[in-house]
Amino acid sequence: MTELEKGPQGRRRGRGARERILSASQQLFREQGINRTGMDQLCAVAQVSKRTAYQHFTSKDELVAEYLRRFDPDVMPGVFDRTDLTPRERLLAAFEIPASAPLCPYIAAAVELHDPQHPASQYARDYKIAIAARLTETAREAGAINPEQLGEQLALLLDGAAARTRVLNSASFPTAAAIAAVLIDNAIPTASE
Amino acid sequence: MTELEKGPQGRRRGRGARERILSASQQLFREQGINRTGMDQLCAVAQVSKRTAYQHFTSKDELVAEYLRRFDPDVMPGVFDRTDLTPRERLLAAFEIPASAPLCPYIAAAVELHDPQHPASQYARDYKIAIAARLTETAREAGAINPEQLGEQLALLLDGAAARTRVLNSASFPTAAAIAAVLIDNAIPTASE
DNA sequence: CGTTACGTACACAGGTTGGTGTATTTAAGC
DNA sequence: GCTTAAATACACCAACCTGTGTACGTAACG
Repeated sequence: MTELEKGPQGRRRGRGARERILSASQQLFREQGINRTGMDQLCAVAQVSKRTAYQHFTSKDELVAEYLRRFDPDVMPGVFDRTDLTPRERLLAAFEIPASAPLCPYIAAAVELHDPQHPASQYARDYKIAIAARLTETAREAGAINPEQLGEQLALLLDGAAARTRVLNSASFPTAAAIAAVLIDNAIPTASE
Repeated sequence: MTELEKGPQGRRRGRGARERILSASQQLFREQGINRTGMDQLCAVAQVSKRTAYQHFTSKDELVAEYLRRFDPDVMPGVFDRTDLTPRERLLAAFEIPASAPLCPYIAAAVELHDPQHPASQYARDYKIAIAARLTETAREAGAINPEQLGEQLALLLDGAAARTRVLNSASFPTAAAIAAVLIDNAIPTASE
């Protein structure tokens, strides 16, 4: 176990340059935005020489794409897997964002890159669709009459809350949660009716 | 009427350089984004020398702010003034966006500028608040039980639809309209109940 | 006419950006 | 010790950005 980690070629020095670069991206892109973050600054934060950064990622665009791809497993971390909740509760749990929150970088990326062809924009779309699909699936489990519709509606609420929080600087997720509750109640035939 | 228009000092030549600059801003900022539009290109489109541009606007930031301020009267043009509609119908009419649509530049600006202190970000907030206020007011006219809540909820729907349209390239306003209908029905005690 | 004020054309400063070239250092494996 | 490969430091490039300085043109007024 003399070698700490084995990279593509078998060796490693400073404990994962790639990881540090992506970690710095995550931090800086979120704090300052993508376009306002230069590669010089990013490499300084990552404590990586610019040369090595460009050996791991052929361009900044590729780095941005990888940065976005990294979120897929992270966001909505344990919302849909919580077996201790009913499907209905799981749908509502999606709106309990802890204020500090990741605050969906996909919208920001789509706006900043401004090119629907950009691979990162593709990832953004894929992710949005995936979220809607999961909501739809859970809505179906919860017994919704029209799960696709409810899933799409809840996804729209999440995006609305994220966008509004961004512009207004005031948390809009409680409002979204309130709407979600109404929609869910309307879409799921309760036993009491 | 020899002088076509009288400007600050009394004279005018090419029929409103200021107008052409703002018009070009509107076009280019929307098409390419703010940061990706240079002053050179903007002046070329506006058919205005760069020198004069900087005589009308001391900086690009000021131009951006003015560009955003210009929308206040434009957006939601005749939605709240349509006396031929009931308040309830007016609330729903806000979601009938003609697809091509202006597609709210405020979210984009807030993301691109990325500085809540920027005057343009201020305008964005003001506008969002104004829209919510108008919705609230109309909700009150419509007899909603909690007009503030309904107004805020509908505003969130508008933002959600705008953001989602931006990311997905597919119109989300019908979905938002469907949600709005549910919310309105739930918030306004109908005579038939 | 001359004055006045706006407009133009064009170069240029000063800065930042993404990205590279080069020579050097460090560590691992034989 | 030698080789190999990754990482480093650092200078550098070309492109682009916002913004300015300068000299010239041109229209409306007296």
